[in-house]
Amino acid sequence: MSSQYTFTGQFTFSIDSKNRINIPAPIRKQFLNKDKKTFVVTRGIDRCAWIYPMSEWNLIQKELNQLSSLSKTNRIFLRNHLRHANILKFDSQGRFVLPQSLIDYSSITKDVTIIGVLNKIEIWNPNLLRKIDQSDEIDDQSYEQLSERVNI
Amino acid sequence: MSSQYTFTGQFTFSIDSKNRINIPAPIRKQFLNKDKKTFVVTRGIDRCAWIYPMSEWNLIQKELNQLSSLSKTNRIFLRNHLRHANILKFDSQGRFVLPQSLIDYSSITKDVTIIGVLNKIEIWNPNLLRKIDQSDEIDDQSYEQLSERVNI
DNA sequence: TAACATATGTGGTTAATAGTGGGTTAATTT
DNA sequence: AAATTAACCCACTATTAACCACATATGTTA
Repeated sequence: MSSQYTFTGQFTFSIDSKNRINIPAPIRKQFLNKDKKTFVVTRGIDRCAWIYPMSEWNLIQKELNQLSSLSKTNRIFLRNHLRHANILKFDSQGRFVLPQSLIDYSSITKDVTIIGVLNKIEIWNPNLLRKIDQSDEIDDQSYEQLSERVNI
Repeated sequence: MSSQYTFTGQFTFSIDSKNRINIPAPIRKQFLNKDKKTFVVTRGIDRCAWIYPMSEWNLIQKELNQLSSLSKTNRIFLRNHLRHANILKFDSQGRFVLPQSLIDYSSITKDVTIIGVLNKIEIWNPNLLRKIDQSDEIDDQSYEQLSERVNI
């Protein structure tokens, strides 16, 4: 089964003294009832935090279940991906508290940029995102490769 | 039948003078009634202790039953996996005492890091986990291979 | 356009929960 | 019988989550 979410947009909010972050209303509204405001925050592959609505995360878990822990690569991969995953809910105001470990990992201080990326939401330090934006240009060759798989 | 548990997250607690370890509340809450707070602690493949809820352990036993003891590898694997397995329960506060043999095996002294890894829970010496974290980086090639099997 | 109503982002307070320490009694073991 | 271990209970403190409050922004209606 494929993704039921298509998050888009960019928003810049602040994180408060209790490490709470507001989920932008346009994104919050997209959450399906079945997910009951529940989601998983975890490490992104870049220096940001990834948020998956619960049902999306369940799809990922199903795939991870296929991997046997007898293989070393699998063990490391599973460990490092799952141990940073936190199951959370947003409160009645639409906020959630970002775990300290992810604040550190993403170098977040006062402001955060929240962007929708299809089936997940990314939480960034605005400065880092800006920097990546400039340095991580996709070269033409990679675009060529992508074009064979994605029809935009 | 596949796993009914999907543990995640990382927690650092201390082991007390009676060798008791607290199971983190988010993990404890996931235990199904049918397991009646019962689980199996055994040696992990790495230098840590593995915890399986009772029903999960039963599934594993079923798989282990498939392995013929005519094979030497199987014999060794079965022996080492089963002889260190202890059936335990956590008390009304959600704690259990970690057997001395596993404390030694995992080099646990004062603090322990507890991480959820899908169908099992791992108990680590924080320093050892940190070390593994740095040395056991997954190389790009392995990521490529994984990408063919797991779609994140 | 002005007035009103609603929604949204942000801040703080209170009540519940979680982690930790220790003590007492019952059950095993030596 | 003594010693050790396990189960059970109580208690303190810090953290967390639920709750309330408010100002700004947004949208709607007169």
